[in-house]
Formats: sequence, C-alpha cells, structure tokens
Amino acid sequence: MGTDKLQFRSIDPSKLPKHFDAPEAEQRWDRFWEERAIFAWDPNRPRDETFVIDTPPPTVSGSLHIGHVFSYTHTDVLARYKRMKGLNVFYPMGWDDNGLPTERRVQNYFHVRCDPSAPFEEVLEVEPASAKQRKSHPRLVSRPNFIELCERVTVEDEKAFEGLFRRLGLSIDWRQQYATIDRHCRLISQRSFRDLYEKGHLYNRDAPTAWDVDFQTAVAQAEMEERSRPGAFHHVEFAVEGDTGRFVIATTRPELLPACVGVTAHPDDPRYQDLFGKNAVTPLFRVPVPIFPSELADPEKGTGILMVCTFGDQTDVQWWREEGLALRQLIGRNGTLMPVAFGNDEFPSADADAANRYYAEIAGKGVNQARKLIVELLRDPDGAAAVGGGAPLQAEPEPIEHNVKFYEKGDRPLELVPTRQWFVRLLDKQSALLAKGEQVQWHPKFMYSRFRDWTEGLNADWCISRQRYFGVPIPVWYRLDESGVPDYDGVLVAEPERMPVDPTTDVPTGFDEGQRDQPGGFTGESDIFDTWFTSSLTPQIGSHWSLDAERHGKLFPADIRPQSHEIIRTWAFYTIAKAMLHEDEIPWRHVVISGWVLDPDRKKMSKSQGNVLTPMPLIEKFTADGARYWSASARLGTDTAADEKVFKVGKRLATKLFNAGKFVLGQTAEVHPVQTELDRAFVAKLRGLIERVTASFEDFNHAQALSDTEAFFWTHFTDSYLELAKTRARGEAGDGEAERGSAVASLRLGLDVLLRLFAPFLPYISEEVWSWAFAVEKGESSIHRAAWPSAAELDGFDAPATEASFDVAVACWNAINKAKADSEVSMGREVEALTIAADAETLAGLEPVLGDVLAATRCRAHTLAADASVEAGSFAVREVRFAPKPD
RNA sequence: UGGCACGUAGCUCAGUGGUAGAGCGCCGCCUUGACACGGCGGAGGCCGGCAGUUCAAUCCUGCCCGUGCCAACCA
Repeated sequence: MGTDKLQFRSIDPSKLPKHFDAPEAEQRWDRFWEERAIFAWDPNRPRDETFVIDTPPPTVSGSLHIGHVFSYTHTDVLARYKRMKGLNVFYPMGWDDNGLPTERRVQNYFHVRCDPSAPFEEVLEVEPASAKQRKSHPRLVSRPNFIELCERVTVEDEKAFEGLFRRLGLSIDWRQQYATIDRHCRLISQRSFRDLYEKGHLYNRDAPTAWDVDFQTAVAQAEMEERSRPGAFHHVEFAVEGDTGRFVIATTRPELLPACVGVTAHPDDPRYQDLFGKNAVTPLFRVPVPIFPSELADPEKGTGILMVCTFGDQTDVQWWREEGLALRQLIGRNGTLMPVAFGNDEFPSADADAANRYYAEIAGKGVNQARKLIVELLRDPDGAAAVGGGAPLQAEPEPIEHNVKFYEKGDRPLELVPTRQWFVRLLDKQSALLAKGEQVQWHPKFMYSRFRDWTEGLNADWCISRQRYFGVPIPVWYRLDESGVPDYDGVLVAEPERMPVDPTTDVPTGFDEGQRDQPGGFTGESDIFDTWFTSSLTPQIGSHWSLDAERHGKLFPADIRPQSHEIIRTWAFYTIAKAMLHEDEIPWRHVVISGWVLDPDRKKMSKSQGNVLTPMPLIEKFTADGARYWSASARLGTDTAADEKVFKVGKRLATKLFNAGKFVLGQTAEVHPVQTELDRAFVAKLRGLIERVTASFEDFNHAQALSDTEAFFWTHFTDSYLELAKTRARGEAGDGEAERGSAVASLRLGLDVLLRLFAPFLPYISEEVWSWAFAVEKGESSIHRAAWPSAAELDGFDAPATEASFDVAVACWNAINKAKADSEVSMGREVEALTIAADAETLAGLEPVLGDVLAATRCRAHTLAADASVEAGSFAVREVRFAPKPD
C-alpha cells in the first residue's frame, strides 16, 4: 500500500521559539492581512452573500480609551465569524472629525479662536501652544485657516486610531475609509438635505432655541443633558395695576425679571381668581404685564403663581406663543444681559427712569452675577412694584437643588435665545419612527425600550443648524430684497450635481459673486450642519446613496449597526429617521449594543474622575488577543469592568494554544483515519461543540461562543484528551501505526477545529498556529478565510461505540490523578499496580478506552473490581502502589 | 416620580423549574519530553429580602431593599 507511508505534515517544535512573541506577530500578521487583502470586500458578489456592517465612526479628536477596544472587538468578532461563514463582509471605517470636539481641540492645541472677519492668511504658521502662550489672548484666525488647522489635527488623530485598530486586529477593509468632513460625506450630507427639503421635511424658523452661550451655537434636544445644580427660590412681590392688590411669585431666575412678559396661575386656584384679566406690575422695572390663567401652572408649586419671562424655560416659550406675549429678549448670544432701555413700546415701564437706573446695575453682566445683583436690588423698598409695598424680596432666598439643562459638552446652562435655525420636522412622525424602530432587531432586546422611550418623549423637532465653522455647510443661499433683507422663504438650495458646495464661497446658479450680500442679490448661509446630520447617514455614506444605485442596492440596508447605548437617542435615532425620510426604509436589520467599560472598581470611567484607561499599555502588557478576549467575554449590552485579571486569562489562553499547537503539530505519524474508540468519542464531542458555538453566534451571543470554546479547549482538549492520547500519539503505547495515526489525526482535527472556533476572538494566535501546517494542508493561507467548522465536516468520521467513552475515560483518569495528588506524588509517577473499582456497567464502558487511561497514568498493572456501591459513572481507586521515584 | 437593567464564592462573571458553575485569588502538592506564562487536588455560596404559583423556585409572579442607566420634575 502506498498510502500507509504518507505522513502527516508535522513541524519541528524545537525550531519554534520557547514563548510566543505577540508584539512581533501582531505586526507581522497585520502586514500579511493587508498585503493579501484578506478583509477586502468584493463588489462583484451579490447582496445575499454579503454582510454589511455600519461601523461607528469614532470621534477622532477624543482620546483613545479602553471603550474603543471593547465595543469594536464585539463588532470584529462577528465580522470574522461571518467572513468564515463564507460571506462577503463589508466592513468600512469612518472617522468622525466633524464638529465641536475638533474645534475645541484645535482651539486648545494651537491656542487660537476662529474669527470669520479675520483676514485669510495664505501660509498660516502656528505651532502647538506653550503654557506661556496660553496665558495671553488666543490668536484670531480666519474661518478657512481655522478649518485648515482642524484638518491638520484630525489627520494626526486618525493615524492614532488606525494604529490602535490595526494592532487590535480589527478586520476592517481599510480601502473603505471615510471621514465625516471629507468631500464624499459633504456630498452625501448635502444631498440628504436637498432630498429632505424637496420632500417638505425641512423648515427654517426664527424662534427661541436652546443655545450654548460659550460655544455660541444652537443645540438639539438629543444633545442636552440635565445636571443637578444648587439654586434658590426667590419670593418676589408684584403689584396689580390700578388696584391695591399684591401677590408673591416664586422664581429661581430673578435676573429675568426685566424680561417678564406675563403672570399666570392655575384657572381653578381660588387665591388668584380676581387677578385674571388684569395687569400685574413688576417690581423695580414697573412693567405692566397681563395675568392669565393656565392649566400648566401647578398650584402646589411655589406660591402657585409665577412670572413668565422670555425665556426661562420651555414652558415660557409655550406661554409666549399661546398667549401672544411680548418678546423682551434679555440674554444675548454670549450669555450676558444685553443693553436695553425702558420707556418704549418694547420695554414699557411706569417709571422708566427708575427702571433704567436699576437695569444699569445688571446690564452687561453674566447671568450668575446679574442674579446676585438683582437679589440685592430687590431688597430696596423703593423698588416695590406698588407704592409703600416694602422691599420686593420676601424673606431670604430658599436654597434648593434642581436640574438644569446643559449642552452635553457645555459648561454653562443652556439659554433659550431666539435665532434663525433649520429644523427637520420629526414631531409629527413619532409613530412612524416607532414602527421603524420595531422593525429593527435589537440585541439585547430590551435596548429597544431606550429607543421607544426617547421617541415617545420627543418634544422638539430636530435642530440641524449650528453656528460653528468646522462642519458640513448647509447648502443654501437666500435672496436679498431691494433693501438687502434676506428672504428666508425663497431659499436657493444647491443643485445635487453641484454638491458639495460652500455657500460662503460658492455662488447660487443664476447669480454672480458680485451680487453677494448686495440688495437684490443673495447671501450665503454660514451655518453648518449638526454633526449628527452627517453621522446619521453612515449607512448611505458606505453605500454611496444617490451616487451609485448598484452599490447602494448591495449595501443598504446594512445588516448590523454596532453601537453603545448612550447614543441610541442620537446616532441610532437619527439614522432610523433619515432612512425613513429618504427611502421609507430601515437603515439596518440588527442593532448590536455594547455596554460601557467601567473602571476596575465598577465605577463609570470619566475624564473628570481621572479613571480612564488608555488601551495601548494594556495591549502591550496582555497582547491584542488578551485584550480581545476580555472584550469578547462580555455579553452585549452589559457594562463591564476593565479587569486586568480577565486580560491575563486571555493572554494565558493564547499561550496555551501556542503550546498545544506545538505539541499536536509536532507529532509525526502515518496518515490513518480516526478509528480508536477514545478518538471517535472525542470527535463526537467536538461535533456537539461546533453546533453549540455556531448557534450562539447566530444568536448574537459571542460571549457564550467564546466561553464554550474555551471551556472545551481547556477541559476536554488540553487537560484530558491530549493527555490521554499523548502516549499513543507518540507511538510509545505499543499499539500499531493505525492506532498511532488515529490519535494524531484526531488531535489534529481537534486543534484545527478549535483554532477556527477561536479565530474570531484570538485572530493572531490562531493565525500563527494555523500557519505552521494547516495553511498549506487546507490550501487557505489565512485562517480568517478558512471555512467555519460545521458538523457536516465530521460526517465522514465513524461514530464511537458510545459517546460516553470519553467521559468514562476522563473520570477514570481523574480518579487516578486524585490518588496521586492524595499521596503527594507527581502526576508523572509510574504506578506499579492499582485496583479500579466501579459499578459493573461503568466498568464495561471503560474497557475500550482503558488502554489509553493506563498509558496516560503510567500504570503497569491493574485490577478491575465491580463494586455496586460506587456511583455510576465514577471510579474509586484502591490499593495503589507507586513505583519508586526515579533518580 | 416613572421606565429599563442588574444583585449568584473574597473578586470578575456564567448558568438552569429538579443535589449550584468557571476564571482569578486562597490552601496543599507536583520542577511531568507542548506549556511553571504550567499541572493535580482542595477549601469557599440559606443564588439581595419577604410573600405567592408549583410535587419542586437561584430561575416564574408580586412587593420590598440596594446599585447603575435613561427619562420626567425644573415657577
């Protein structure tokens, strides 16, 4: 026979290093994958063979933190699994460089501020600012120069991110890269605007809008957060016009008193029945304002009657609209009290001189300072609303803790400032949005409730304009009438073919540059889009929506959207909204939500607490596979502590694979089929593992898949099967070549299958061991392109007499090991003789695997004893005599 | 105040309507021809509390307590 001379493709273990050099291997394999384009998406394959990932574009101006490792690994594990399943994986990478975080970073880094009126400098020379420079005033640079600096910084930041992601082994197709500020994204984003405009989903409006006084830009509902802040109730006495009546309102914002435009109480409140319809007079400023009833006033709160100002909060806006109240805007865009004069139609007063005197005290001040000052003014009896009323401030302010709305990136409370803004109409589409959200499958399921709660609680349309610089320009111009006033209804939207445009430098069709800002001409919109307006298009950015119908058809909707839960209300929500508004579609079939990374003490990581972990040192210390192991051990949606112990376990697992691979592939033997009972039983067990792990992956449960694979590898493979088959594999058991070949064949099969099951989690070590022999043997140079193990693969193997053979062998081996441990002898000590007791049935089951057990335990002579008192399936070892310890 | 999630060994976490699991840590032993970046053995838990459903509850239901997140309350 010619075949019995055929040898397994083995390796010489002595030529391998003693220890796995992970840092070296990580760089080597990253290059290999890149050169061979292992992760390249093939545009020619059909949609049903494609798996599309809508990758989160990280904010590159933010610092790298361990959370990036965590959630991106979750995605990558799935990507690698799907690729091995034979799917054509589309796995792009985007960088979110657009917007405020970058601006802020540039401002700090170079110590500059953007001043649109500053002259453009052809060659801008700026260096990172020194501590000394930071003490002086920031340098003012033009908008184009500022944008140039933003681009300079983001290029550097992107490199850092790419470096991390490559080192981590993310199987990204780096040819599919985008940045949310690049030409392609500006184009898609502006086309999105045009499409929404044509469909009637957009409007612009001059109205009170949430405004950050530091960034000096409007902010959307989704970007607000509430922070608990100390405040105080101030009780202030008002008078009634033409009457002797007085009443006391309670307010936390006394500085808005000059902006008081009305007073309201609940219509059923018996205390204030006779006031409705009359005018109140404010103290200090003596402004007459209407008193009206409103269901929104709560008789239980404060004194039950309150002042309405332009604008203290959202309810003020509502009252202002519904009651048609005056507009007395006090707080300017920079957060200080604007100069106003009393004694005219806008700011009427019964005593303008006094009003102006009081106001002069607080004009130009910031909100906090103005509040302190006005409290003092309210102590002045002369300031009473009615003659002889005494000091308007009743008693001392009563301190309270209350929640105040902030821009999530801001440092001072939001103000409501009337400004012209663009909005996407969403409030009228809540139920349609909910239906779309329901069509998407959320993993874990309960995360849908976050989306639902947010959508149901929506209280404002989406404000998409920002008064900033580094972002996608809103592609519109406005006609100017003969007196130079913009016509905000006659909007000139750029044509799709001309996009992307910058209306501050490009000219609308039919006009020329000379007409810019001239009466009868046009003016360009200088606002940019909210970052989310672009980020909400990542599926379309990848699919080239509106540019390439064929590609779009293959890549949209995407299969999965991985993201974390805190941005469900922004990124997930807006993306669902866009897909619905553009094509009445869902943007992806599944949303895969990662939890948060907590610090080792299970506290939320935050910069202010200084407990943020940077990823590279952890990767250096525990290897990329170790870091991935930690990430992948966490179930979706579960907040997870960055516990070094878990990283360590991952690193240890990779080492174990290295060593096990070295042993298994180091065995030389003739090629024979798997035929010995123990080997067949092992293969049967392996089949069960493949089925369970595959099912877990299909169920988006990567953590279970990893845990099952790891447990099998450690418990069944290295700690038992490998030990039991070892002697036979080495040909030391005195069996024939067929038995030896069987052992080696099944050891290799076990290694082969386990490596492939581990490959999505531990791409480096699995590729390394794969490369030693399987790459050539299987004709697949990268394990990451190898077929995912299937039960069908094992169909050609003969079944064992009974699958229980494996467990019986292990139970007996464990019992003998325990006897050795109890006698404190090494596991390698030879046994001269022992008695193995078990019930008759168990004993019979042991027979076909007994040889391997005796060989593995180095047992020279044995007696089998049937003993019904021993529990079925287990063994008692008696009358053990150990050989003397060899010299 | 409401919604969601979580509460299991010292720590980090799995898990199941039928005698409770892993890793780390701890204790004892073993320098074994893949691996001391190992191996073997062991100790350690009224599965947050109280009720209910069930033959049987750590698991299902209700209430309570605690933790986290989200949202509301913001005069």
